[in-house]
Amino acid sequence: MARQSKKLRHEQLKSCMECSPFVTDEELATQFGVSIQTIRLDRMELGIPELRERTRQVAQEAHANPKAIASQDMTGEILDLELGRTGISTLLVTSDMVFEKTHVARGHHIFAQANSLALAVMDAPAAVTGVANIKFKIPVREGERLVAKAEVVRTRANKNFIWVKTRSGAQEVFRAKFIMVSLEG
Amino acid sequence: MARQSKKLRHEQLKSCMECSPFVTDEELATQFGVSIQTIRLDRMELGIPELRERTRQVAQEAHANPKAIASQDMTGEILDLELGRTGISTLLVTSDMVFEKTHVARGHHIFAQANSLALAVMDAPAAVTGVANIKFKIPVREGERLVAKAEVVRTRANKNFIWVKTRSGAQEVFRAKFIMVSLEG
DNA sequence: AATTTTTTTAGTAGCAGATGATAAGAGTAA
DNA sequence: TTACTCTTATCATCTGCTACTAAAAAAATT
Repeated sequence: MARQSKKLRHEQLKSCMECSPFVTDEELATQFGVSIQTIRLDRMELGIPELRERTRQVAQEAHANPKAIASQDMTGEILDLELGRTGISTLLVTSDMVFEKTHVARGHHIFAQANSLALAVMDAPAAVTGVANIKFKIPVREGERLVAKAEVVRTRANKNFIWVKTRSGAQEVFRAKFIMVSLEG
Repeated sequence: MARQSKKLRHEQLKSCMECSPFVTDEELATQFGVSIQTIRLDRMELGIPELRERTRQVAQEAHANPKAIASQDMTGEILDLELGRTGISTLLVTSDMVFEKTHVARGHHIFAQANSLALAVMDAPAAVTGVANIKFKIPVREGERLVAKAEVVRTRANKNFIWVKTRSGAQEVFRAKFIMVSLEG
């Protein structure tokens, strides 16, 4: 009985921490009908830090990247890069990138990954996107990991023609043709 | 001397709290070259809560609306909308939308405004972007207010052909042609 | 049933980062 | 000098813990 109820309590404790991390040991104790010491032991076993530390972590994180995705210069993570030639980046589609109703990814995130990869590939200190032809082939959903491949197909004066193809698994979900213009001095 | 330096300290204290709220009274004391008690008095006078309370507030807020701006289904603010025909939205280019180095707006924000307006204009419960042809005509900078106008130019089966033109003042900075596909049932 | 093991409870000492109150110096201005 | 503001010092107290020891209670094993 105790064993089962302990496991159960641990499960509940973990999920409880995720949704409402601002609870004292005392409150948890009364909530679960056990003593404070038991809660402390549980936290030890599960590696859950104390209330103040939990709060601090949430606050720190929120403070570190106040606008989440929006404020980074790069969307996605670059895996491979050959300046002026090719590049590969990945992006995990998280819950904040999808429409609430349909759980389909908002197009601009996929665009952002491709566009920022194209920018990274360009061998120029500063650049802007001039023209893009893009095609969303298949709707992308939460949890999918997107892999974008960029390839510079032509370079002319300060213009770069770049192709980006984005896959989710084996499926091609998106492709884009960019003309990027480098800004010099 | 004391009076001036007190006012000054109060000013600095307030601005200090805004940018880095995770500082103890002790750290503040050494930083300002005064005693802890003075810092406490200052906080009292200025109505600044203690470290733990400050941290809690930041965490609470972050927890209440987890992804703020990034998770909204709409980018920009709709001023006018005629379903299935036209729509207008505005977007103020803020510091978190621009590249750190150049202060030029990242393309996907402009795209996002246009794309979400195009979605809004469509007279369909759910839709995805199929194809887009887009052109960034002039780089946009921080502080500019963008006005996007969308127009449905053709409707065929479950496809909508939508033009979006974005201006900053009198200048056209961006235009896009979208083919949106409505998802039914 | 007796024994071993696991789980839970209790209690003490101590810490960080405060509050609140009270008293005492320091600086300046009339 | 006196009056005044500003600053510092000191002490008791609080919350929500950690770290540790000890023991009671429950469950599992023999």
